[in-house]
Amino acid sequence: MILSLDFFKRPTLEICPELLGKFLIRKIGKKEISGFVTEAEAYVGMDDKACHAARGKTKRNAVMFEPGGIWYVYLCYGMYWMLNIVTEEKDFPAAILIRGIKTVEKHFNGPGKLTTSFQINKGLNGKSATPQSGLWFEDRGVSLSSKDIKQGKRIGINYAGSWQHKPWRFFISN
DNA sequence: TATTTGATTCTT
DNA sequence: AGAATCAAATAT
Repeated sequence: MILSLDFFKRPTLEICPELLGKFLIRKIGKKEISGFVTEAEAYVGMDDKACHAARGKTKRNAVMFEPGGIWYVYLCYGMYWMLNIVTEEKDFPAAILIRGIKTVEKHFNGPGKLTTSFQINKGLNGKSATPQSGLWFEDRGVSLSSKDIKQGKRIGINYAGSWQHKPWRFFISN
């Protein structure tokens, strides 16, 4: 079952743990790659100093202000694409960074590595998370017990002051 | 117009 | 500990 766009128009911290165990499907031409989400981080609102939208709307983060269900893709450190799914309603800037994916062959840990293997780039920025765009989420009935879901501090945002300590990174244990 | 800086990862 | 490498944000 393909996740509807409405799935993402809800509180980000509610969606983030639910995304674990959901499948990410990437279609490239005739090929299809899929794997389930093992790790994700929430970036919520203008008050969150770690969130790109914290300093107002800019060219880069404009899609975060759009309604939930679209991709926010951008280049970091000049070499790695970050894949985020925008959440919540229009004019509320929030998104979830996908940090880890487990496919049948391989476990990609690290946002840069998974975007490289899924061939994700700027072309998807602002596109909806539907099969038409070639990248979307599916619920394939994998249910995780709450003991498998762990929380921790977000990574790589030491500039964000006290916000770096928020336990908004969700991941699957083992 | 110039400089700084990352939601990273791999090499030394 | 440092490099790779660049667009956008910030400083000048």
